[in-house]
Amino acid sequence: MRDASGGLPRRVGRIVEVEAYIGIDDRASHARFGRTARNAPMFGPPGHAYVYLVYGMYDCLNVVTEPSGSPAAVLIRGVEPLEGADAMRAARLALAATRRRDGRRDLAAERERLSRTPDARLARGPGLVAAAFGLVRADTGIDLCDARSPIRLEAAPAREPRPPVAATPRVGIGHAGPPWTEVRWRFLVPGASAVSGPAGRS
DNA sequence: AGTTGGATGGTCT
DNA sequence: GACCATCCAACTG
Repeated sequence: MRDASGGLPRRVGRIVEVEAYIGIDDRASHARFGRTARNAPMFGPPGHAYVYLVYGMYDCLNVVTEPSGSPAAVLIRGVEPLEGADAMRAARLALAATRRRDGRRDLAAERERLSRTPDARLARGPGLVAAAFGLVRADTGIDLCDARSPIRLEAAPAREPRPPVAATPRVGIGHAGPPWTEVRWRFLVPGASAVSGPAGRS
């Protein structure tokens, strides 16, 4: 994943954790209610961004994955920074600045905390992925496969060996009930430092 | 290392 | 009016 915001430095990261949400029958998916104003992008063309707000606080980035009419998306849950870690810190700080409601939040303290946050934790977890790359709901619709887009997906360098991938149940969807809570549609690179969850569980 | 609770607002019944 | 595809601080062991 790579951004191309006019001002350097660019931000580049390696996706190490994702979750799949497929079809109208998937009771964990936003598409479970059929097509609505919010989830309409999931019914759109593949390769585009679907960014939504969870828990009133955090935006999350999805990549639409199936042809138009067939709702599916992959949630990006963990990204290992390769370039521009400081730009990611800056993006997270900027977001915190927009959020301080009544000055309770001390921005200097947040800046200090971010400076002590290791690179590998800057985009660990879906809310942090969007924050680190400065993505918000308004970015929904961006073509992530177009090289001219401000943020895009790239294939890993051909020279790199393909890492092992583990499959586990998805996170935070207890409400969906079986079999959706059991199906192993969370995919991660075991041992990668930007995998989310307690102790980066696999 | 694991658990708990608060922040916060859009979406859907 | 309930329910979240979350994160973090502040605990406990």
